[in-house]
Amino acid sequence: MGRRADDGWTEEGLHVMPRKRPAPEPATGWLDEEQQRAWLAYIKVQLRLVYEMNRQLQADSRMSLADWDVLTALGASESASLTVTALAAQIGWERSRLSHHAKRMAGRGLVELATANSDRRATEVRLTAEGRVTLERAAPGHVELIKRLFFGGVPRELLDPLSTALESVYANLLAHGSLPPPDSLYADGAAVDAVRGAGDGAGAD
Amino acid sequence: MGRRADDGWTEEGLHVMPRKRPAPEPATGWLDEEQQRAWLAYIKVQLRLVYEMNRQLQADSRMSLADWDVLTALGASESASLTVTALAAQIGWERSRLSHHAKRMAGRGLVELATANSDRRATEVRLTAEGRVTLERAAPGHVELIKRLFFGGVPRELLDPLSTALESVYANLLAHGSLPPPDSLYADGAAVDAVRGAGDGAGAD
DNA sequence: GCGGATTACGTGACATGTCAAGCATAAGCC
DNA sequence: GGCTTATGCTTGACATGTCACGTAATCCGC
Repeated sequence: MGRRADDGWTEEGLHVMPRKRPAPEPATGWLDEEQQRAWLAYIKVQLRLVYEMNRQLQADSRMSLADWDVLTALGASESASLTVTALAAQIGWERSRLSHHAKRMAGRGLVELATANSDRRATEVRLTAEGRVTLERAAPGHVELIKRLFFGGVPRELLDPLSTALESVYANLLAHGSLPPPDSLYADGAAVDAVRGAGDGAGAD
Repeated sequence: MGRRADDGWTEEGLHVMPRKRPAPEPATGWLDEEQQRAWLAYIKVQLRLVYEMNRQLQADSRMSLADWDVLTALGASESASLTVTALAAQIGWERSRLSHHAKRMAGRGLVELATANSDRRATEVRLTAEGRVTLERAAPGHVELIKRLFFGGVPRELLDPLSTALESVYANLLAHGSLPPPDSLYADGAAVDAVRGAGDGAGAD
């Protein structure tokens, strides 16, 4: 990771509306003032937060946000083991990406790969003892970071409106997003998701 | 580009709180319910949105979100030309990343690179005619996407609370984030930012 | 103006992600 | 059983990003 954004960001360049046009909102035009304000705030938080999370994980636990997502999902499963497809769906990745990444993590001893007994085609990604320890050691710090950086700035009374707003945005995304599968993963009701949650059972210092 | 997340996401695995512990909130513990709700919503929107933006830009204009950020920032500058450092600061990248990326974009004719006259050390990244056309053609669709996917789901009355909440989060991020520069960019008050804005002067359909 | 910081970049090696194929096992079907 | 299809992954080539370092142009005191 690495990146950096000093202390402030100018609004200039983020222009989500024309620099000239005074139009009130052509329906199919630019973002109006209220929208632009929300959009800028959203984008800035997003970029900064990803940077911070990556950095903290890297510094404290020598792992990337990607590693965290994988370990977290595995740690959450009962058997601490999931097939590539299931795990990929869980964290929203493409299988090939996970295939590559899992192999690297296996190289570092965080997980191990083995052909499944039930289905010889399937590969099980299993959390190793070392992987679990790593995860449990990293969890507290990550949760702490989120509480500090994200929630430290949200007034209690805005928490509910924030959730509500984001939830509607998400619902809308699901309803109107495109999403033709990159592969042909995720059958009908496949449970996708489970991502970047903060923390996992155990751990804590 | 490429990824996919079917229709829904399970909450399972996102676990931002322990699976057992009943603790009310150990101060240095896990996220409480309200926080977890907001966090899950935030993460899900973030992942999905990035996926959608990348996809739309790729499909409609053969460009990545990264290309968009670069073109957008250049398009916003008066001279349609910025030095590598300035541009990197604008969009929040590391200079080396921009260096690599700009070279590729130059290969595709979207920008051109030239040593600055004023400072022989500096390299100017300039928007080419083709680059501008590409940007202006892509802008409407991108803005449209954001209005549809993001704002299509936000009830008007929640827009202000949403902005306020995100702005406080951002302010908090600036105040408590780490951020030791990856390089030693950004002198003191350097205006950093300007990112992924949607749209640019001109364009429109 | 000379020598040592500083600043602005470019590079090379390597980590990560994406895409298009390819391979093996499983399922269906007759 | 033997074929055709579907499923589950892995690979290889290549696009992108990150890091550590190297080089050239400026700036600063003296």
